Amino acid sequence: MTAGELPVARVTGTGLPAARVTGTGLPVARVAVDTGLAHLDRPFDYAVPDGVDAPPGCRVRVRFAGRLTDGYVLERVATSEHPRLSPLKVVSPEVVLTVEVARLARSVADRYAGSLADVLRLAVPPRHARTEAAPSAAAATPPADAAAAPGADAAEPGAFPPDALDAYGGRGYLESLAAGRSPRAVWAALPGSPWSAIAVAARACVASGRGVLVLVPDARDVARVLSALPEATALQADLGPAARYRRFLAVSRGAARLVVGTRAAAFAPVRDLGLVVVWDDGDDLHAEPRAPYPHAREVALLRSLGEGCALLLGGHAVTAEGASLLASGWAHPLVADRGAVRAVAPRVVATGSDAELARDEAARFARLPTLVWRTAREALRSGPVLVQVPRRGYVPGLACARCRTAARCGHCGGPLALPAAGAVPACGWCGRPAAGWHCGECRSDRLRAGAVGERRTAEELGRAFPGVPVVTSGGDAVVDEVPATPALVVATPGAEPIGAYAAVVLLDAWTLLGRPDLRAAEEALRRWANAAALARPQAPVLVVADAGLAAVQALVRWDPLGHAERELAERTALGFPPAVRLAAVDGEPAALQALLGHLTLPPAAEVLGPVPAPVGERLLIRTPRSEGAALAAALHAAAGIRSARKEPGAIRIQVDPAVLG
DNA sequence: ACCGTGGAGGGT
DNA sequence: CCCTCCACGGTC
Repeated sequence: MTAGELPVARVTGTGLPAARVTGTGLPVARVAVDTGLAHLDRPFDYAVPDGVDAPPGCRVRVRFAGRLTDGYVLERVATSEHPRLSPLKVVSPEVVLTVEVARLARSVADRYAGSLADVLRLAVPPRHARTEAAPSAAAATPPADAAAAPGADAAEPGAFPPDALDAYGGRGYLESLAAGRSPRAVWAALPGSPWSAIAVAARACVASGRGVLVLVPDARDVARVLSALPEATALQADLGPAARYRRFLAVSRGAARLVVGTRAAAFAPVRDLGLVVVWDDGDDLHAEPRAPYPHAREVALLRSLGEGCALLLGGHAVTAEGASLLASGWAHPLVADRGAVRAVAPRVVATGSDAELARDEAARFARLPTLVWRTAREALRSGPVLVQVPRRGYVPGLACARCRTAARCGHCGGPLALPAAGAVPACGWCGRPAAGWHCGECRSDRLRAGAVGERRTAEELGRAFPGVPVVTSGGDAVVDEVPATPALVVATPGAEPIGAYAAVVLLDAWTLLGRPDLRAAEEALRRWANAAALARPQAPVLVVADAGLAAVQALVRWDPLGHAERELAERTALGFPPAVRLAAVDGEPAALQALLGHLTLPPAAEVLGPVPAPVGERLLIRTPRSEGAALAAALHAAAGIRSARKEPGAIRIQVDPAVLG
């Protein structure tokens, strides 16, 4: 069996005795051993001692190359090719790795040029023995009963709540889910809360007797889904070991079949999974930072393919990846018509081409164009005003007062910043005070604010609107919700409190658009759209940016799908994902050269670089998508040769990396 | 990390 | 001709 293979899934729920279905009585266990070595990424056979309960999916300890190593039983078989098998020890007969998740993990590893063991570390939480032994969560909570779930009556065709997905032509989607089919859609959500529509889709699927998985970027969104869908079980990373394992067991034991969570929950062993919802797939929190760096959207896609479940990929913005799924016809669009958009979208106005700002005295000294000022004053009569500021802190970036070059720390080269009002300028990285600073370009010793953060903005606004309460939300002080009363709410992207805003102001747009990343425009629009979505219908939204920019126009017209299609066309022309498959390989030059030497690339592959990387250098390898699997297999095989030969130096392989530098 | 294998080299 | 040591590759 090669690395790419896994035992064929056995049909469960057949009514056959467990031993027939799982092979529990067979003497040989095929084990996924956590060796950490790329060339050993395949199952190994072990003997199951007589009378030992070692069902597929349980944790085991096995002797591997002389040491005790962790692993999972993948399947039980009658015989082994291998002449002498060592016996395995069962850690616990609890099944924590279902056949479906084992196959999913294998396909994620194959997609991302990684090892099964690496993916399993992401997929299965650490064991907590007391929790496992405790009276079963499964016994305490009866299995989710579709008929008892609130909103289950929505499964009757034509009986969905009127506001569900009708604005998007989504009635057919819901009926299809409720009827047990598996439709796939990309949903361009209108402004306003998306959670009730997600809840309706989830319940439609539950009504068909299947499980549901809802994936959101962070714990705040988990809480918001839970308030719309209180019968769901939450799985987020910040739970702590015992709670995390308890809920995981509730899912794996089939007690919880409606799951909401953050990216690691993409692997949750939901029984008979019918639907995966991914909300705001452009948020980089969906990208796993540990090897092999899978993205929750891609895991969801692989699940949809492997388990035949439905997919709902939604957001106020649409990614180029979403547009690509539509372009290929693999998913259907759930998009509102222009009439519905006009009814609920805010009135977005771009203010602040460079020429406009140059003429505007108010903008020059206070960073606020006159129109922003007037709009905020007007809106504050009827409710809160949201001000989005891309940078955290007080003054996170100082610059030379004469030539505007960014000021750098003399010690470590980090950016000089003002940590608070009246504070001494100091390095934002090493914290050393910037005593005796002078500009490296022009020798001036005077500093000015380069980038302004949310706290300084709050201070400026507080002075500009005396008597109006100012709320700041960002960094580690995030406010969840604000009342509908007048207030200035200054927030960094992603930290905006929920609220019914009378106006939304998007400041310093240049900061987002100027980032040296191919996804900068898509990401800027996503952040603006998420803030603008909190505005009341037809409330003013001001974006301080040049109206000629495509991302700004897309916001003004509230046309996220159009922008995503344009992004996709651009990436296709430039040869970047999702139009192609792209691998980034980072490492020291010698290690990269060695890897290249072992690499047998598919025919149409193209090697770019090396270019400088955070660590050493970076090679980019590009193939058509049709050769994506071959590219990943080639990279994994080359990494295997390196690990087998114990070649020195570390390399990092990222397939379709989240950041396209 | 450990262990088995096999080739080289030097001793019987 | 045999024994030992070390390097290398596989690891069930």
